[in-house]
Amino acid sequence: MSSTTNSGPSLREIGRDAMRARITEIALDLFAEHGFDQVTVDQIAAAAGMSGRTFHRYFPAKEDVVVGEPEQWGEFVRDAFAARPADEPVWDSLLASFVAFVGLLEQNGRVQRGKVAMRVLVSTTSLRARNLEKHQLWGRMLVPLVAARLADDDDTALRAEIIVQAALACLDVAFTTWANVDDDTTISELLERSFAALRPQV
Amino acid sequence: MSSTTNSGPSLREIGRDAMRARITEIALDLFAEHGFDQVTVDQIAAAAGMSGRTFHRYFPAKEDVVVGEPEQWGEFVRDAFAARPADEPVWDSLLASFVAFVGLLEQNGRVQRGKVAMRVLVSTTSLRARNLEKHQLWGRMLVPLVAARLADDDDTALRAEIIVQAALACLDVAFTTWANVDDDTTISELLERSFAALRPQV
DNA sequence: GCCATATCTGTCAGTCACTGACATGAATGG
DNA sequence: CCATTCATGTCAGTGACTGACAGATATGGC
Repeated sequence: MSSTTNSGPSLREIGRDAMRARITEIALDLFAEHGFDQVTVDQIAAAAGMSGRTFHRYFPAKEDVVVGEPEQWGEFVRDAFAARPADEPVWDSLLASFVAFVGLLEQNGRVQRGKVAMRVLVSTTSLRARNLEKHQLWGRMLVPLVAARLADDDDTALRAEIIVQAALACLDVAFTTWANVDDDTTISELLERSFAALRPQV
Repeated sequence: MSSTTNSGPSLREIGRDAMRARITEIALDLFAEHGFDQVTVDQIAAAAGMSGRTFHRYFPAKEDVVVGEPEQWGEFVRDAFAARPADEPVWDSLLASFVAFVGLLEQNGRVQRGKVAMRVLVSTTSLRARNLEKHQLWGRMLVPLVAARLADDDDTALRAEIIVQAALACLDVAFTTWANVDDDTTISELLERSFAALRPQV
């Protein structure tokens, strides 16, 4: 294992990620054309030249092809929030964290395909549901940090929960609106306008 | 069909509702004891003295036993909102509508069992997801009414969406908190405190 | 080059949620 | 008493997933 360099992701990790990306690309095309529910896992697998069983070795659930890996990005958002100055209003910190997250997506060139993915996502009930689970996960990761920033009155826990959920709702609305619009409006711009609708209080 | 009185729900509707209630009761006990995922539809059906096929004639999906019928209650909330005075701040109108909804639940005596249901709900991923779909449905029903109440600037649509989503997040947090607490705190009280956390702006 | 090991993959069988089609039996209405 | 309607059971089938097994492939040490 000391052949090239022992840094970061192993050789196999890279191959695995490449395979996941390939499957995602193929599956997304099928979903966009026929609809998520009309495409079976076996069809995706066949189009990718593998068995259905192997598909499930890369994606535990069919939905995960569209939703991605919430854990990984959730950690990024959490870290981005933690890196914000402690005296900044939490609402601004949350906005900044989400904007950084969106920037990461754009940097990865996922935006083009992301819009296709988002359109599939918002038009399919089971996908919306799975995506909202992701929000819950992010919520659990963010609430403790937000609570630590709030004034310590008797309702800190509840207020932190509400603020995070409201922020996640803004994120969701921003992405959904962006997916449904044809012009070049930026996600970041929609995010800022969404946060502005609730800003004066936090 | 003109036998008794031709009013409201037909004879068969009543029987159907009773059957649904019976299944719900039995299923909830099983879920509370073994966990939602560990109980199969056939087990519920057997405990209720019917075949699995018949269970699905009363509940299209296993999750619906816990989540209930969002459509029906969504209409109630929408109507409650519509009945509010037009010059009341939307945030207060939304709170009042949700409080009325909670009152309806309490009146139906669903609260005792509702707490059991809620605890099952918040502890099961697939149920949380299905419940969040309900929120989306309610959102689609409320957004037009809220938008009509807002000042007509260029961001009305987005703002209405955000406000409704934020209100639904408050509802969710209130219910979740209520389910996880052992004392006698009222849902209405938690609802008011949740709304208060975001009030100053809407 | 050769062998031991780990990894990837396909196949097969099985579970579970859900659905359509058909048959039966009970209740309803004239 | 008969015809219709409705609830239900049975059966077969689909589709997402999972575990177990076996063959292929690759990797690392020698």
